[in-house]
Amino acid sequence: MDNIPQYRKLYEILRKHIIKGVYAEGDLLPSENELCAVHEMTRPTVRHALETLVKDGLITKKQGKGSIVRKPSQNIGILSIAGTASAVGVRYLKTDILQKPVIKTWPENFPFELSELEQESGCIYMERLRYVDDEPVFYDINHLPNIFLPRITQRSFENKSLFEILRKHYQIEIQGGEQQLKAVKPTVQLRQLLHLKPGQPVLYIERKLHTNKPDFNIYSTIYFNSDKHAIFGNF
Amino acid sequence: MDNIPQYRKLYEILRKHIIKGVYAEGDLLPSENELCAVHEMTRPTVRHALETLVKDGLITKKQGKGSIVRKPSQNIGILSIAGTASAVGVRYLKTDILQKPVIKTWPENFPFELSELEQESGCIYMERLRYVDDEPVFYDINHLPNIFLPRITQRSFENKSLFEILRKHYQIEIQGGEQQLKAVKPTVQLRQLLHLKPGQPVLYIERKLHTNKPDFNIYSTIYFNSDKHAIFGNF
DNA sequence: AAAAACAACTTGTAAATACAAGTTAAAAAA
DNA sequence: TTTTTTAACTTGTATTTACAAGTTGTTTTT
Repeated sequence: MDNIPQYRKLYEILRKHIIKGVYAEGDLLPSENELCAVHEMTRPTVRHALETLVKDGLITKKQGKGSIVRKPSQNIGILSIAGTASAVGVRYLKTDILQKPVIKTWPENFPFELSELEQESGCIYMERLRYVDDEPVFYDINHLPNIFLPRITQRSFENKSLFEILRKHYQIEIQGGEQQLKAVKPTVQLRQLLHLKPGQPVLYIERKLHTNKPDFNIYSTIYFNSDKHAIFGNF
Repeated sequence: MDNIPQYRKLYEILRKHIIKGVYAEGDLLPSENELCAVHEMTRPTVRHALETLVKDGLITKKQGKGSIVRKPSQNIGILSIAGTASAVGVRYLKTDILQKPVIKTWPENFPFELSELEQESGCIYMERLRYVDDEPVFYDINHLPNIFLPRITQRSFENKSLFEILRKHYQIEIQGGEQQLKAVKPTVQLRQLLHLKPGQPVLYIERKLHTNKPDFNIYSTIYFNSDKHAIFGNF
């Protein structure tokens, strides 16, 4: 029944509490020993949970002091964006599906190397345009291998997170990835899509996301309007 | 004498081996139990070392199989903690010091919040221009607090990694950080500095690096010519 | 009153141990 | 020969225990 490891459960609990605001920014989490007592687990297990929170940038730890809550900015998928004008979190996030998921063959000159299984399975293609405060900021093109995904082309993606659907309906979880970033001059189409001002460049991101399923990687090309927002990251 | 924790030593050994080419890409590292035997430490310690390698993107692990070597990319890896010199390979990387380290007061409207100690200590300022294959790609402006750094203004930084000097001479190690990325239109000065083609935008990065010393953070503003190279990162 | 020492916290590192779960190849059965 | 089972690996999770080291507030000493 309980397939989820204990450290993961504690991680989810603390994560939820931090995001929901149980702790304010700068607050100390309960000490490791307290967490041990409350959740009935040993310190290494508790520490494992805290380490994953550190990796997510949700807390920092300080020897002799404790675990300090860090409230990151709201993120889109794995990337985080932060407003440059106001340091506050992103308010409205809307998603338009420009191309509903369709089954295709992999494009020629695909920038990433594919495994044999991925190559044979063909790919699912979709395009999205994402808004912050009713302004388009994100245009992304996604390729996923056509395995483990029954009926995905019939699903509604409107205003839903792709990652959320993959996790909830297909038990696919992102575990990491690699990405390349560049600054590029937008095409005319892009300029219209993202409502770009004349001369405004865009951030170009190419990413490969690794999942818990072998031979199932998500490939995304992202164009980001960094006029009013920035890509934010912890490491 | 032994101030360095064991897991860290093993990490350094394996990291060096991977980078120097003892293992080819895709090779398996010795199993955790083998590493235990060879280096005379227990599995939790070995696993701690391997976890840090995973975090650096140098290996991936697979249950039942082993630790797979992942060779960092040839691109410039400033998204990872590793300094730029080590990621690109010192051969193709040259550094010009445009502004030798000088003691200044912190600028007005500094984009990051400073601790009291940092504020009081004043800052050390330097500018560098970094070349790959004799082409300028990187212009960076650095602010460090003026603590823990005796005689730094007398040091030669020519063709040396800032991080290496901080580590070797001052025992300061980068432990993480946060950054913001944008695509921006370059100023005339920048266009000349980075030999930019007309219309070529630049990648703008603002970063705060946390170190092992409390109240000692490195603040950098980076302009990156992404025409021929890209910023690369694992997560 | 100010400084030093101490005690009671906190997280960091490390050992020894156990079992679960995924992978692989050899051995056994069909 | 082909398929199935098994055994021997691998990493993943978890407990228990111990001491080191940084932080903070209290107590003692000066």
